[in-house]
Amino acid sequence: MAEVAAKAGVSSQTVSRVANNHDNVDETTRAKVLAAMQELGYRPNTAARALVTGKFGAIGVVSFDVGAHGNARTLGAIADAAREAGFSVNFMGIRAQTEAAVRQAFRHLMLQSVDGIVLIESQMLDTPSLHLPPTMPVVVADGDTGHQYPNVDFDQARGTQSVVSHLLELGHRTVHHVSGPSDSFAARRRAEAWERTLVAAGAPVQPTLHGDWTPESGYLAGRTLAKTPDATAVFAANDQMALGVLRAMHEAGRDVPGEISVAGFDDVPEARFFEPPLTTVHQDFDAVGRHCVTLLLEQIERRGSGLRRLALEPTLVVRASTAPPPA
Amino acid sequence: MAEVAAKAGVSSQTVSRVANNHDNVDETTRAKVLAAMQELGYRPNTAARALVTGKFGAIGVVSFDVGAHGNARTLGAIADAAREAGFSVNFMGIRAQTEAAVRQAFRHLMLQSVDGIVLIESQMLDTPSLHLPPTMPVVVADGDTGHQYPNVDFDQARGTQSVVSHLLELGHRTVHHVSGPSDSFAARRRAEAWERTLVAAGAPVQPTLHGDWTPESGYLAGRTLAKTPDATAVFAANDQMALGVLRAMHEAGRDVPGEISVAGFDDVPEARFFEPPLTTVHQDFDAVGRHCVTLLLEQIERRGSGLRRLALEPTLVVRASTAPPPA
DNA sequence: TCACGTAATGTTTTCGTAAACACGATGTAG
DNA sequence: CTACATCGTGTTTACGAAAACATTACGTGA
Repeated sequence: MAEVAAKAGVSSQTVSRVANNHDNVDETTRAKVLAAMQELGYRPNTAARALVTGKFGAIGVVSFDVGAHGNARTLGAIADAAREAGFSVNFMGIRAQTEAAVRQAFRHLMLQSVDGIVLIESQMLDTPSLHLPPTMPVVVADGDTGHQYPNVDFDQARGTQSVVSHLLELGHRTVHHVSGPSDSFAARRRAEAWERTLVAAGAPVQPTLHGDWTPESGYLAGRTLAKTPDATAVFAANDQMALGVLRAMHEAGRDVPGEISVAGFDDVPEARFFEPPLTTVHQDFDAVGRHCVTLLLEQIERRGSGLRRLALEPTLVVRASTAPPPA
Repeated sequence: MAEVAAKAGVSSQTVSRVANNHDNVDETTRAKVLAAMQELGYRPNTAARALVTGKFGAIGVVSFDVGAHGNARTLGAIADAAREAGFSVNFMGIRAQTEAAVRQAFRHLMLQSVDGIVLIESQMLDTPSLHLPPTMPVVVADGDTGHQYPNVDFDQARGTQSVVSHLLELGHRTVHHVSGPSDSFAARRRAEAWERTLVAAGAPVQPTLHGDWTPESGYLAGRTLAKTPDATAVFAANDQMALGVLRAMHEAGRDVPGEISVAGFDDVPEARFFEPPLTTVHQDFDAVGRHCVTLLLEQIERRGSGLRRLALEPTLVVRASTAPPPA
């Protein structure tokens, strides 16, 4: 910076003003400084800038299992939105949903100095020992709605209700459910909404089959369901498990949707190419990511907005895997 | 830091030594300092540390399309490995494979000050205008092998050869290919290896059907193949396109694998639950991510290793989607 | 016994930038 | 025509930590 200042024949402070786009610089001077910057290949030093401003121009993202389609998409959208806002993204993956892992991730991010944190798919927030400083802006995607942080998520209840109702309206007596892991809020809310919808419709509630989001777990549940004669409709809590159910049905020689209907949740890009194409609930993960960044930036810039919870509307996508029950 | 020093009755420099785990500190003093740190909730300031050391404790990851399973998994593994090494990950997603986008990403990372960069799935590196400073350590995953940077990738040729040979050995006269986008090196190498394998076996080479990694593109290619009477074996350059091919075959009433065999590449978690379960080539993305970090850290720490290119071995996974051709 | 190495700690300086403050030139209102 | 705001710019200082250098207290070998 000193070199640039010397070359342009101005003080370093003027260079700083040009670098930060302040408006109280004469156009002629600005041009000279910019030319000198160009020539010397000047790049401002983030560390020094962060040191003096206390801002880092970075947001932290803590996510579980980026291998999962939804999380990966959300992360991608966050990164895009952050870049557009001039922020970089400090990513931390977490393998285990343990308090220790989450705490370590937070500590790491605190050390790495970010201006705010987005947390994807976690239910560990209420643990008091997490010690997030109260001044640290946080937004939660796909998490508990019970805690104190702003939240962006899909309306899981509405989405679930739309699939389950769709199946009931087709004439199914009831709908079986293959749930996600019980430590996931999304999974819990989908299971609750499934049950509520059945009860509201006066349909009998069969015991839930517990999965863990993986196709394997859906396959195991599907094998059980294939042996259940009066099962005519299945709602799996995500598309991967629905795929496992489909596979189990094929192996058992049960026709989908002739004998049994199967529906999923997420609408992954592959869903419409499954055999048969899967009826599911579409979620716009890009929108989630964008909204997370918006809410986070509002907090960072202290424009405290009243908008603390955002529920996006998922939409039912009916394909060939659901049909009326056999006569 | 000054507060900690005061509380512990030592100088700030001693606090610094304790914080950095230097060994020339008396155990008694160290304990006092640690206690003071604990009590005051002291957290070292990364910005200040980076300013004085010139190191940032961060690596940048530039990736295309984190929605793609392989890229997401690689990113996750990089993040894990980086964290274990005490580095954080600065993630930049890129939508378009344009020179401008890549350059912007690099510039952003330079500004954000990282110690090194991992580039996933890019072929823009040879563009001279990218201006990466020669001192910036870079590792490329899944990219061109022709440029000057260390590289970690799967042996695409071996993997491809193993599937294509598998199909030929089953008795197919030749194998059709649904390729990935031509601006992807992985896609190009798979296409080249496919052709070489056919030529080496004396099998006729049919024109490639061009896809873009998406199931949609595989579906379109599949519709064409379904109308090609003498097509008995298809090798799709990834599993998603293979899924599209399967769908097209189902819709056309062509039995897989009875009439036509289909194979993919990647072995995504869903592949064994496709209908029929997909023969494909398994790739260990976690290993790629780990090795990227290893190579990058070697550069960062100036332990220049002779090991500049790493080719991991993919393995053929034979499932039910491939069989001998109809008699 | 004395010179000198060494371990533990303190003092000063440095990193690159932006904020705070200061200053002169110009414009403007009373 | 004078007092006073405003604009463009320069000077000084602060940010928090670590490197470089200084100092003290010991121990040890010739």
